[in-house]
Amino acid sequence: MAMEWTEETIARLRDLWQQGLSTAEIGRQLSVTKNAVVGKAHRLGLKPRPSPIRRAPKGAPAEAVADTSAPAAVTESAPVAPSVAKEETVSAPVVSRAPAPQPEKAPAPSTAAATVSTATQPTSPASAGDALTSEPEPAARPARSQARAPRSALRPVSEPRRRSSQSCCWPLGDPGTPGFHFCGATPLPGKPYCAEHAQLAYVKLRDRRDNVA
DNA sequence: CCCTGATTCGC
DNA sequence: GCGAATCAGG
Repeated sequence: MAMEWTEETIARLRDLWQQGLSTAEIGRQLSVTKNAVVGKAHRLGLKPRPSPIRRAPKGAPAEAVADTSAPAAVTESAPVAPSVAKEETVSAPVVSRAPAPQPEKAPAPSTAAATVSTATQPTSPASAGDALTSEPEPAARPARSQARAPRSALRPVSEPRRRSSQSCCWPLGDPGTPGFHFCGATPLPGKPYCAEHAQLAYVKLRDRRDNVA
């Protein structure tokens, strides 16, 4: 069969689409091809995104092609100022409580990391994945990334520059509910999170000077 | 070449 | 309805 396209998938498609993510990116996150994404989006009727091209079907008057330089990734972030890098009290993400507080089995991406070291292996907030029993964890994506790179096979060597995800894995919204999604912003090199969320995920060790020596 | 989205058309 | 194939611009 082709694809489920359940209410939830469609909801996620809509959401990601609205976030301005590229079709390919959405496809990766939804585990479908960009074609599927485009096709579905087209059928759904949503599609006011800037297109890189304007196909001239017939005698359509060539409209001015809007800018398409950077439609995807980070359209809303940027407010993150380095000045805050002092006491990351890491309160839950403004949008949800899923990521941060879960000391039970899922050490928060902040405090827990601090106890160990300079945050080498941060526990991803994706621990939410445990809670959401229906979402493909971000961790599942790397496999896709490799799989979806046919040309990579032609290259025996070459370092896959995208070791971690191409998009921030920080969960936003309530897992299991329509609208839930991962941040999707451009992550820091080697990190699964964007600059903004990396600050929440990685806590500096320097500030815990009141214990240990 | 890479990326992007758009459309077509067999299924 | 679905999405691979194909097209086409940056």
